[in-house]
Amino acid sequence: MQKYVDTLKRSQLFYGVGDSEIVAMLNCLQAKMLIFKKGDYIFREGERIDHITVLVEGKILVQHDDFWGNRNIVNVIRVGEMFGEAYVAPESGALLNDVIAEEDSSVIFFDIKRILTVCSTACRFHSMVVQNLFFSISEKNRSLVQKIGHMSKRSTRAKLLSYLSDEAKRHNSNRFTIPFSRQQLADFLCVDRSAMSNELCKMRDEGLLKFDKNEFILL
Amino acid sequence: MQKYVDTLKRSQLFYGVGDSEIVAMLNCLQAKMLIFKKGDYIFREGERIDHITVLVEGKILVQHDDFWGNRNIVNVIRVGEMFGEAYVAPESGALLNDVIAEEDSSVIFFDIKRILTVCSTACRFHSMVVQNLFFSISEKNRSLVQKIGHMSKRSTRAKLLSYLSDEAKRHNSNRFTIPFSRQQLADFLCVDRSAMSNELCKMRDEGLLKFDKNEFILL
DNA sequence: ACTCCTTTGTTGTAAATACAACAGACTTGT
DNA sequence: ACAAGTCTGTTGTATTTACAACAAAGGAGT
Repeated sequence: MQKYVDTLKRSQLFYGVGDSEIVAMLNCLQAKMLIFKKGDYIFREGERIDHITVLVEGKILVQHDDFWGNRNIVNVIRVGEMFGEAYVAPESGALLNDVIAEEDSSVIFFDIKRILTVCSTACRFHSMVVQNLFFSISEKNRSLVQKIGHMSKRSTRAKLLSYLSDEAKRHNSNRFTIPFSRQQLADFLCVDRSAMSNELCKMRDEGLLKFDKNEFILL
Repeated sequence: MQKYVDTLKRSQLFYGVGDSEIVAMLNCLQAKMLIFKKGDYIFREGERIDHITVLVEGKILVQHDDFWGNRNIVNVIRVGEMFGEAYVAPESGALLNDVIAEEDSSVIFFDIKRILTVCSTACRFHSMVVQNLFFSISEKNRSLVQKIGHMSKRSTRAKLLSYLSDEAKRHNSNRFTIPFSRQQLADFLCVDRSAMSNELCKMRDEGLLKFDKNEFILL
């Protein structure tokens, strides 16, 4: 776990906390690391959890498959981001989605009780971590609202434009790489892959954008 | 503001805090109440805020209109619930939606700095309020994920069934009242009102459900 | 270099949806 | 009680989407 202290320092949860404090807190919070292979389930829909997690290596998808076989990719978790904050409240109920390793991934687990309870020993940065937890979940909240904004558009083209222009804004550049394959992007925007592919190519032919694999340039 | 102490006691933010403590904290946190008429904007998209709000009377809609005139109702805020938690973090950026009074409403505003800063005087319940803030935003997070679950369904009928069965589960009853008019429900599920109305009546004729105004019974 | 497998683009068709237009029921205010 | 306005249900049509099936391109492993 020691090798990931640098990653943790740049994570949402430990933002503003120094190296030595992080090492101390890993102990104080009794953190545990687990390694998952691509395709492994980290959590399953319906599970109840009492740990929050920080991804220190790999990529994770939060997704849901209905019984018609349609997949809905709810969120992507990247290195330094968290998962589980929304499901550790006393009355939160069971997970609404599956959480799956999209690449080989390393995940650190923290017992929520230990984070919310002020520890008796001297963890100076404990309250900062609690505040970071709040800011982190509020950021996730906003990203869900943005996703809803994309999905709310009526046509496939409008959904694509909404998503792509948002990504451009997020990267402060009209040139950016998306974290999705075509099928995954379709599952994220909840549209048909072939129709989306078709629409993307039409938009390219009309000179609205260029793309190569997962790299897009808006014009 | 005093007349709403009972309401605040049952609110997300002050859950577990006693009457006298609430009165003390209204002072300590320098809370301010504003009254809005039906149709008034409480916040506008693009605004930056540093207060969280608790609704003590009325009903509020969080919504977004795009330039094709399509309205997307992102969330409903009912008495006792909050708005703004997701936008008071230092780097949160501007509001992504409009916040509008759907009925005449009374709203109490709290400066986020005063909530996150432990006060020098004796507010014993201050840390409980911070924890409530975290639980409250995590609940909102889950309700957004549920809404995404409804919207992700491909057909209007599947969207309706997803939403209605969720409401039934939430009310622990197959008979319940929804907080939306038909147009609002369509805006919430992001479908065409007439197509949705049509689908609802088909489902009624097939014996799947009954409804009268906003009251639904699933069969 | 070869095969196997995955991903992406392409096309046609059937099905679903958005849109417009309207009628009837219900509200609200005078 | 009346008029004006809103909400809901209904229908037809044009548009859009989902689905299936396939071809081409790219990658992984032998």
